[in-house]
Amino acid sequence: MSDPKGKAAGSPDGAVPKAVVNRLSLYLRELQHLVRDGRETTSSNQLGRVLGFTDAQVRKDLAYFGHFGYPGIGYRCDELIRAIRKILGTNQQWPMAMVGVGNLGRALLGYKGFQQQGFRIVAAFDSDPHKMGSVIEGVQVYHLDSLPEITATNRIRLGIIAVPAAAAQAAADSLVAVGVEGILNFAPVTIALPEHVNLVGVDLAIELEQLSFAVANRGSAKSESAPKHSNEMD
Amino acid sequence: MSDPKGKAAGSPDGAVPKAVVNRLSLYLRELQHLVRDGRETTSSNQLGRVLGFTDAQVRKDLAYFGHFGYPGIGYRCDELIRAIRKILGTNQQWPMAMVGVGNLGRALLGYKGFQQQGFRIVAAFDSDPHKMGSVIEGVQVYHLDSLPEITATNRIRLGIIAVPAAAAQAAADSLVAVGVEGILNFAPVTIALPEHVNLVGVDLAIELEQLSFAVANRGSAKSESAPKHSNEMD
DNA sequence: TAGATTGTTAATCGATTAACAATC
DNA sequence: TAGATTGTTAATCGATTAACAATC
Repeated sequence: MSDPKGKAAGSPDGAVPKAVVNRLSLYLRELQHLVRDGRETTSSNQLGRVLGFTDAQVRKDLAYFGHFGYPGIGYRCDELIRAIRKILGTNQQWPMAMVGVGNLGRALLGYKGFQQQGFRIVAAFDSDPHKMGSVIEGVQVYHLDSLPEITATNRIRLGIIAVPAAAAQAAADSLVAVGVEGILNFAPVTIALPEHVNLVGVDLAIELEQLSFAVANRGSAKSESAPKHSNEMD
Repeated sequence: MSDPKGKAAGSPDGAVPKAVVNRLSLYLRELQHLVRDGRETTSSNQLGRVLGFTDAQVRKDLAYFGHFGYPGIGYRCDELIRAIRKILGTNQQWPMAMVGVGNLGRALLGYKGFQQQGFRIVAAFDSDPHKMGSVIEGVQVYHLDSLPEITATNRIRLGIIAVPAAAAQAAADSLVAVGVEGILNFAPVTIALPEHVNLVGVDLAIELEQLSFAVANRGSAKSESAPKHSNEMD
């Protein structure tokens, strides 16, 4: 059921480029749409065409992790979804801590897309006394002092930073101190972390700058992947 | 003043890789922090060290666009900031339209980081009659029917999509129809656009998946750039 | 001058693509 | 069987890095 053809999933032989992992997420998202549309199988060609990649790239990406397809047939959507979720680690639930409950933080507390992929914000933290003790979008807001206790009892391994830039490094340090292993940072600032803690940064202004560059310099930017359409710039 | 050494900025000879433009934004952000800290000059070495790149990469990236440094000295922060802003197109104001005023849309309407870099959301659109006509974070919410008029009178060239996945393609089509040239899409779905319209996609669940992969497969992911720290994964 | 640092070239490294035997 | 599509290898392409003359 979980290993349809007896191949191991999620145990890459060597190092996996970040770009590959990112495309894996795109394949997963696309597969979930295909299933919702009633499709049973797909192919590297179809997947690539929709996302703007070559079929060879799709197959190569998947080959990092195992053999998931059937020659002559393609890929069974439900099987490939299960395999990719296992690889990405989203076949399990990830309880998370949110630091910073401003505009953006509140929006993220209510964002449905997280839960659908296995992520759940179980506690929020803020230094504003007015917010402490309140419940926002069903999530309790605590003082940062409670971080050690809450992370321990909830086995929290991932954190989100949505504080102002000036407070981001301190927030990261607090998360690291309680053993958090991965941080999604929305503050527009470079954060320094120990080697063993993973960081993904999302700077919304920077995303817009990529767009203004492309629009202001029409055609002088090298299209890195997608022909007509794309998502998540790679 | 704007061209300190008589070199052209923002006119790359050939095609510029997307990754280069992304790093340009990181350099800009770092330079702005340096200036705030009172630094007058910096070097490719310092810039690279903080961001986790080699000094050669920093110099090569900048060399796509001109000569901005002084041998033996380095880069004057204020000059380089001006040059990069010109390259990215953020030396001008970008009025924008926001489609979708849910949780995320509202948060983005109030996000200060946009304005600081020259982006301003001047109008929002939603299909919910309860929201139409209201003013959120100082931004008027209109019916989509008003899109052509509002984009024309405000010379809007960039749009943000923050609607549910199922409505995203239609929202994109509407923006394209009124001549928008660049779209920042937050809906977790692949969007198809004509060649000439630029797209940047931000899928928050996918960002978290990159993190869960790294945490669940500790050490088997190839660190693409930064050694100890980094941001905006490239 | 000596020291520092740029811009750029050539070498290296890594990622993408084309092609094809194996398979269903 | 013929047709389709995989997994994988080798070839191509592109991006990063090291090295260094030129410059301040």
